[in-house]
Amino acid sequence: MNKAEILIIDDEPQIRKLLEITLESNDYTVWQAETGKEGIIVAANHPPELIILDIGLPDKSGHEVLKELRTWYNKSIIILSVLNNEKDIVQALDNGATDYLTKPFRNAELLARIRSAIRRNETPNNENKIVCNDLEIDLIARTVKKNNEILKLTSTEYNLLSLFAKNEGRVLTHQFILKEIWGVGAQTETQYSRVFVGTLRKKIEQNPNQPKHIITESGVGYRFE
Amino acid sequence: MNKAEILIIDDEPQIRKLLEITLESNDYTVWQAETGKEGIIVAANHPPELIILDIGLPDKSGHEVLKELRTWYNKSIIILSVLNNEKDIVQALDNGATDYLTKPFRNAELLARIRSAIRRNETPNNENKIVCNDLEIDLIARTVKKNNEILKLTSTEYNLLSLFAKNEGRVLTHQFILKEIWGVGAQTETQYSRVFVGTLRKKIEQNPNQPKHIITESGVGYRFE
DNA sequence: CATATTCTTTATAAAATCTTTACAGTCATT
DNA sequence: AATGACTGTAAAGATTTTATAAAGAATATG
Repeated sequence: MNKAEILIIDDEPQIRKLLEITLESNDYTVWQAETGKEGIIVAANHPPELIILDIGLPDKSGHEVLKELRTWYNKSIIILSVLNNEKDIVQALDNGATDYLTKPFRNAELLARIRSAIRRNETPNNENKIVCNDLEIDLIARTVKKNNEILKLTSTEYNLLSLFAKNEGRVLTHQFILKEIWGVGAQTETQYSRVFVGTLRKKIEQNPNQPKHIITESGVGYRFE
Repeated sequence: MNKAEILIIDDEPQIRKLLEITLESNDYTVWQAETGKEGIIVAANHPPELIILDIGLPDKSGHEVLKELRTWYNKSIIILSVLNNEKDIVQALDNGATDYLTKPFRNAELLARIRSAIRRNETPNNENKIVCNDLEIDLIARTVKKNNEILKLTSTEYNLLSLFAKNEGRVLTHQFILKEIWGVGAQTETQYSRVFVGTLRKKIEQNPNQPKHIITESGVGYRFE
């Protein structure tokens, strides 16, 4: 389900083991490093969704590791520490830590803070595109390109096309299409979809007489390829 | 220096006063609300950079306020609570809280967590200038140049144009535009955006009758190219 | 306080889109 | 080949959406 990757940088084996068990049982993929140096190398070779960084490391202070990571790593870093020391907390947060938790920590809280931190990684312009040969449907931008040129579609045409695209390869019945686009009251108006499939084909097909994208399934509905 | 706006939603006057003094002496502008309802209204009319929300409010649970805010408010929300209760913490974080602090809190830590939360509001692609063919929008200076000549735009015109520019290539719905520029209370006033798109086109388009920058997506909204 | 500027609101014409009707073509079955 | 159910296309109205001007309200400016 999740499979987000998390890197643990901590020198205490028992903490690593505890985190590993907790995180893996919550469907995260766990990477581990014992020292700051090793952590930076692992993170560089395989940038994870989230780093859990212990502040008390043997080779160099966690603060230094944090600073070094932050020169290039933009995603979330949660600090773990035995120190409930205000100065440390402030320093870590000001160096770009996403959150600061003191040991011993509560499992459910840690998991919730991890979810929150990962949620924040997601950029708002998360690309969500459907590509089909010459057609490219951008569900976020609400645009459709044919051979890299933006097509001018009306609102209903776009809605219909995106419904098709989201169900690529599947036969959509007239009833289903009418219900999704025109609402439950329009399920008998099969003419609607005919008209709009017609205008769509004119716009998206190379040859509207031999449609390659919107295929007629006679007696049933249409299928998008 | 800062002048970022923070909204405090808390029913205890002494906490509000304490926060007000702390925050204002750190160059934040502080807004206050005593109840959840009032807080939502203030936030809607004047979206702040950050909301500090007490979980124990007289009129409705802070959890409900949080959920309601999160239907449209994307920036950071820090929860304050006397409850150091794991269930509450998990619930708040999973409902979209950015952070959860228990009272009594330490001032320097709160300030550091506020800085961290505000820092994360900033989008990663916070470029200062947006260039589009003949148009150049300077988001810091709040100026717009067309063929290297500064255009005289009103405040609302500029806000609208920069909203478009920040979402280049994406269809923005009327609702979204109205919410962003005029606030959540104006989402039915589609005429506002029409009027201002009209004045903007007169200023930025080579030929306002055949707009190349602000494209109408009939029935949906506009798209900036 | 007067003036200028900007914003909001209303009115209306124009444009775009949607719905509906009409009819012709297709295909399987008899 | 005739029938009938299904499909495709064009086009006329109906409706919705948009553009623009302009008047009144609010706000800023000196």
